[in-house]
Amino acid sequence: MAMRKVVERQTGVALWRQIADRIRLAISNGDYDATGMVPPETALAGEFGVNRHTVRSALAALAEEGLVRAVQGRGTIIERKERVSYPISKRTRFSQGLGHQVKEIGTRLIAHTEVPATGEVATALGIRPGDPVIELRTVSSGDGRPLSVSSSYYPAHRFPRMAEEFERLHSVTKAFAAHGLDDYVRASTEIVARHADAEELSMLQLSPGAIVLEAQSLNADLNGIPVEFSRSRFAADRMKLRIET
Amino acid sequence: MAMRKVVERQTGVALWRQIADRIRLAISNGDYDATGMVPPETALAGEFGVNRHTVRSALAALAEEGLVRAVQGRGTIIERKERVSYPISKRTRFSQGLGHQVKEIGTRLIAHTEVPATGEVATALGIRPGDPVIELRTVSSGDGRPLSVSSSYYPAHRFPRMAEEFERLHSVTKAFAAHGLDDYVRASTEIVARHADAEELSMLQLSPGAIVLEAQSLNADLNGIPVEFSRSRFAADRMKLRIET
DNA sequence: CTCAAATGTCTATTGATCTAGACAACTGTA
DNA sequence: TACAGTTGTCTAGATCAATAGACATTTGAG
Repeated sequence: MAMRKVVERQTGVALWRQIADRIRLAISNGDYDATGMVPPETALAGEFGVNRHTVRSALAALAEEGLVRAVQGRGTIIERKERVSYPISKRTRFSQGLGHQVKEIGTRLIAHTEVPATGEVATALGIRPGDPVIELRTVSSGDGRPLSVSSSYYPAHRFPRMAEEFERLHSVTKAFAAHGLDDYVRASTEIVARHADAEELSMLQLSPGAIVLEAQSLNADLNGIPVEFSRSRFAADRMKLRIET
Repeated sequence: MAMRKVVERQTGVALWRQIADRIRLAISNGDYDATGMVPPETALAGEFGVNRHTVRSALAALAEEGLVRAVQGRGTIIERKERVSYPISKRTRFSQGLGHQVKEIGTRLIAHTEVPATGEVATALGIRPGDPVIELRTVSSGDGRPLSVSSSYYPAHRFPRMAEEFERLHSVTKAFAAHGLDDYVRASTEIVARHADAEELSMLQLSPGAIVLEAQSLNADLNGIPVEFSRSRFAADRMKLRIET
């Protein structure tokens, strides 16, 4: 007998969205691997104790994400299930580690500005608020789907040509090298999870209500002097973070 | 001029809940530290481009969580702001590191069983599927609020008295010591974020639509032999994870 | 071909969410 | 005391979410 799976009402989260989340989780857990298909709409409606139309709304949302594809007469086919694993270690470089998981990786610079450091950035980089920093905003994608958006901050007095070098070399590591910094390590990372805001929704091509994993990390040179502070926001349903100690 | 903060409609997540999430985030970011109060309801309604009643629903939800308290005639006072920071490093022990952030920590054993290892657990622990493992399920709280639920798995042949020793000593480290294991280190951790399921909602006292951070971690002895595999789920709006490399 | 099983589409109705406006009640300051 | 600024409460209407039922369309198996 199928156990009745509880969904809650009047909580500000529509039933179809709660059900979409549950089905997405079941897919990534491999619950439907035997058939490669989601159970029929009527069966799901029974399990969750809701109308079939409500289940259809949930499946439509998952189809929109590209996770499933409904075929009339047959059923709803699972198109994709795993999350890409992103490594976090003392020497994380973005393009490494993803290599074997996605065929084609791209990091695109979408904006660069020189701005006065805000309190948070200044504290992290160990400079005074208002000191100039260079901000790079990038979007990274794997196989054509956006995986993360990042804002990175560099002390402008030490790395004045950061934006130009990054644009030319397409690599933070090489842009550092062009300024005479040959090595750097990750000093700390803090991770929180929250709902995506409107900008993140559009840049990561997420549907509203989606979750982002935000990692704030600080890189330092071998003397412990901070060289980069970055806030990366990952599409939580496409990525997992792997901590390597 | 206050920038218009966008919230999205027809997304399955009620506006009041999106706004509650945004205000919660602003509080934990310290955006309102100057006054210790949330901006007036009319100001928030303007910022988010919604009716004042919608903002009131959001604030009512935050008041229900104990995060703010409305006082007629004065405003809405912030009662509590920080997320507890949970350290992840080579030698993380739960009760350490939280020490100064919360006054009183409790870890409660809610169930223990000996079960055959499932594929995932067996792979992680380097044993055969079906080999006996001891599963401990615990809930940890800080200052009376649940922070995480965990399921931990130990090879039963090596640590046969894990449940009893943990119950007696209230510490995994000491229970390991009682089996003759004096030191162990964290080998790897994987982090994902997703919506909480029904069980997590009730055990962590979350409202539906809430987010959990799930960390799967593997601890090994000094020879690199796995001794513990655990899945911890943290209430994302109360915690951040801090990676120490 | 026939039929069962599955998804696709339509209409109608109910309850929850959001907007709009008005006014009451309370607080701190001038 | 008077007043500006704030939260509390009420009513009414518009829009969205969910239910209910009926029937069409497509697929695969017998």
